[in-house]
Amino acid sequence: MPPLAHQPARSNRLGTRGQPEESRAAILRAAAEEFAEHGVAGARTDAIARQAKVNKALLYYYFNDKETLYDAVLDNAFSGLKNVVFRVLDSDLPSREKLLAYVGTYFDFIASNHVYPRLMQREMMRAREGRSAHIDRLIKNYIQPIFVRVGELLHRGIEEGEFRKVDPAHFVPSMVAMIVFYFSSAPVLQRIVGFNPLTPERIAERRAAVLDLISAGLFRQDTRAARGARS
Amino acid sequence: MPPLAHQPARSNRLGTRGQPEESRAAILRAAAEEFAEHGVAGARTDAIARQAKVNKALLYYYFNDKETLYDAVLDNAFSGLKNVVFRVLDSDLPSREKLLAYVGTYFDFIASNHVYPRLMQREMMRAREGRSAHIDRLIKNYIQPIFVRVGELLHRGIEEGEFRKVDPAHFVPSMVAMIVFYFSSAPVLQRIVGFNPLTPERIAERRAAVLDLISAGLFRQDTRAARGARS
DNA sequence: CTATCATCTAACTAACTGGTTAATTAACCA
DNA sequence: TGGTTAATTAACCAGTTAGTTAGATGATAG
Repeated sequence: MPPLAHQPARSNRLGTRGQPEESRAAILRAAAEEFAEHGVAGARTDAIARQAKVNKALLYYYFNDKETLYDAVLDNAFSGLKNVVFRVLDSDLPSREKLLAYVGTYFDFIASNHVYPRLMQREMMRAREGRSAHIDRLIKNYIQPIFVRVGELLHRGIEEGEFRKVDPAHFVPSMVAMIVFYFSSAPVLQRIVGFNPLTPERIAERRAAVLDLISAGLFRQDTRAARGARS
Repeated sequence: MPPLAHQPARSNRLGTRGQPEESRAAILRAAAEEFAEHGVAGARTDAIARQAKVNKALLYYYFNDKETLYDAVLDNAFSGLKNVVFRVLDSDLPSREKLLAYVGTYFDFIASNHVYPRLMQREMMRAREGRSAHIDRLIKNYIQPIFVRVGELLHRGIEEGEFRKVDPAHFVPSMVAMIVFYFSSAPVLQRIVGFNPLTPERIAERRAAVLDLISAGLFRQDTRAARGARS
């Protein structure tokens, strides 16, 4: 995909030779939304085509079938997450700061596009059904690497006496849960608490709450370094 | 649905061929599994009928349509949760103990049948799409009452100085997240950590980890009562 | 012993949905 | 200029699926 910034070529209408990259991107965007909203089974290819303003056959021209299109959507999402998160994990912050930065970055990524949490949550549950190679690929390429690195970070913090002795195999999923669950269950939450959980203010509130709970639940308070948890 | 606890299959009054209550129950059981596995859209009525060993038309005899059947399944699940959880919330334990008992009970219920977490997680995400009255009913009847009571419990604990000053609107979802997410994402988790997260030992481990994190994140440590978190 | 009613089924249909095909349009190139 | 190819579409098809129907079955009341 060459970075052609072509604004000219007023393809006033849908010609035949329009802008391939844009069509492709439009399909991906529409598909992400549709998959996030209805799941793979519930997603309608016609609906994706309509929303992308493209003929349905074009989906099958760029992607072979529904499943492949879904794959592409997931790759998009998870690779984005991995990128931002690894930038933090590769830095050389001290344990506490790095852990908080990791959580904050994870949170911000999920919050940046409400399609992500819904997509992830759905994918988490899908692993049992279609145990096609595609889920394993996702895990191997994106999820597991992150998990391993955060696990190491936790171990280091524990050794340093900065963190309480927690089991990473449980603590990591707990962190993910607090972040992803909030967004994926936002519609229900809205009806329970009465307000919209997805306004910027509420999201900021949530961010603080998550960081606070993790700090309180993970950091030792009797250690030399007595700095409060701040991000 | 009258609370008839009849094990004596001798359906004395039910005069017909076969056993109606058992068929009905079989359908509900099969449907719960199918819905949990594939979601409403992905669930196949034929598959439900086959698994319940009844004719498909019988689904429509007892329940009017797929959606109604789904409703019944959800009612079953959520009312069960509400029952066990309220038994704890209605007790007169001190704040800390009650909170831990609540979490433990919630956890045990979810862990008792792996259909529950998957069902709940799915339902959480469904609220936006079909905003039919049935989701509102679920929330009003089961989810919100629990939420309100736990919120009150948190407020009380905070006032008493037993709990840190947390926002119930965020803390309650966090607790749910840690419990439900673990089970609903078990298939993925299994491939990440390498072991089966649903063995009794691992579940017990998870239970302890959740209680520990919540204790450490919620309880004040400088208060008079210095008992360790035990359930 | 028969009419009744709840229970249950085989067979069917109408609508939908993923995926295909053949044709069309424009850019590029030789 | 004309052929090759990438991009795009309208129309279509075959398989699937939720839901229906017309009737069977048998326990029970009368």
